[in-house]
Order: sequence, then structure tokens, then C-alpha cells
Amino acid sequence: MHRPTYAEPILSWYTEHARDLPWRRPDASPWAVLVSEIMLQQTPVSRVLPAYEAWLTRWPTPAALAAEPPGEAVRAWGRLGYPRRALNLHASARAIVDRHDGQVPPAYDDLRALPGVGAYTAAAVASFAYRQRHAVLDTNVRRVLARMVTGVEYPPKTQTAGEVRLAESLLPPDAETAATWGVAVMELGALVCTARTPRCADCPVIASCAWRLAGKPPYDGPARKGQTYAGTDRQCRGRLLAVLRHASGPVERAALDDAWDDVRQRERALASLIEDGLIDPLDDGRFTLPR
DNA sequence: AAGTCGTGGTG
DNA sequence: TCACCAAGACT
Repeated sequence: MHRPTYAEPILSWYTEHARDLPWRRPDASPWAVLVSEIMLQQTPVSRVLPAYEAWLTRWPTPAALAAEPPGEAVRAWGRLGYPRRALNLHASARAIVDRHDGQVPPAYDDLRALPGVGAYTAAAVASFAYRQRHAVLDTNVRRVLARMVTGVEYPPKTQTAGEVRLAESLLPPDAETAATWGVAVMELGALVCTARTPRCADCPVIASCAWRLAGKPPYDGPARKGQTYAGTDRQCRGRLLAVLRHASGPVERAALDDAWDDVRQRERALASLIEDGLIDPLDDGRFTLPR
């Protein structure tokens, strides 16, 4: 099946409009790229930037992080959200030291085997850090391809095999070009082909965009899932963990009791945080970040 | 395979 | 204002 060639206009657009992000600089190590990718999972660039700089200053290598207790990673994670990512990054650092001689592995399968590294993140590190040819299919790329190629406003709620095949079919044959193509499509989705209000006037492929050519039909699929937060277990977990992050050492149960009113919910949240390894109960009844 | 897991910015 | 969204992973 013949498709218009999207690569040249998008690559040219990227050359001109790419943001200067620290993890894209030539001196960014594979470890720096991995750290950025984990932090960027569901968290906007603007909030990641300061945490990323502080993290890499303190832990410039996997070995540096691996030498610390996991609780230090959780504390340094701050308010990035989804704190199990901090635990995953710490566990990945230790696995990298143990299994890969302290070097972030270049092989996709080895990356994918690290905790918290799924299909997207493994492809991103292999592509961006090691310049290999992998389809990087994140929320931005999925949206761009849905519009540009498929002609619909939004991709399906859950990623399909068809989307993977499509992304792979569009990959430039040359590895170095493919690596740039991946980050370029992501950037296009982040800056121009945005979810809410796409800036079609600034789009380098407006002429061949299937969604525009179809008259920009609105999304007609099932309602997208809402993410209520206030009053949820997630908010409760966040409050409890914040108490631990702000404390210099172990805290009394009373300090946690003060952080959330509903007793049942608080106990459930605390149990799940302990189960997840984000909080350790001590023999004396106090609680601490994992050591 | 649909739910769960944080937090904050924004149209 | 408030529902939606943000470089997902895991179960």
C-alpha cells in the first residue's frame, strides 16, 4: 500500500523547532536518557526538568544510585507522582550494576527486562540513547499517526497490534534516521498535533493529513476514561508518603493518622504502600522510607 | 483487559 | 470551573 512520504517534512520541521531538552543533548548518557524516560512516564516535561537535573547531579551513574537505599530515591522523587517509578529506577540501577557491569544495556530485550521499563521505554532508550531502529509508540506518536495516517481524531483507548504495525511500517530504513524520526514525531505531537487544540496551521504535513482531508471528523468512540482524584486511595497514598518524604527519619503512626481522616481508607492505603515497598514498618511501631 | 497508580497545569 | 490530559507500566 502506498502512503505519502511523511519523513522529510517532519524531519525538517524537527530540525527547526525541536526544544533544547537536556536529555536530547549529545552529551546525555544512556543513563540520563533512561532517567528522563522513567520520569516522563505520565508526567509533563515542565515538571520533570528540575527533578531530572537534581537527580543526575546527585546520581550521575547507575552505580551511584545503586549504592543508596531505595528510600533516598523515593525522597528525591518529590512530587513527580507515581512514586513506584522511583523504586523501579532504583531497582533498575541495581540490576544494571549486577547484570550489565554498570552500563545501561543497549539491547531492547535487556532494557525491557528492567523493572518499570515497558515496550515504549525500552524502544525509547534503544533508539534515543543507542541510535537503534525501533518504533517508539507513545501517546504523542499514537495521536499523530491516528490523525495523519488513519484519519481519526484520537487513537483507541488501549494500544493495538495494528498501531504497532503501522508505526513499524513508517520507520525509515536507516537506523540513525529512524531514531531521529521517532523523536521528531513525538515532538510534533507534543507541540503541534496536540490532544486538545491542534495547531494545524503550523503543521508540516497538513497537506497529506488524512484527518484534515476528511474534514476533521470529531472523535466518535466510547467516552475516554475520567481520572477523578479527590478522595481516592491514590490521593490518600500521596498524603501518607508525603509525610515520610518530609521527615528526616522514622515517623510515629500518629503523624500518619493526622494526614488523612477516613480510618478505613487510611489503613488500606498504608497497607498498600507497605505492600508496594514504598514504606517500611519498623518493629517499634514507627514507619520509614525503605532502607 | 480494564483498573490502578500521583500530581499539577489548563482550555 | 472542572474534566481532561501528561514521553506508561503492571496486573
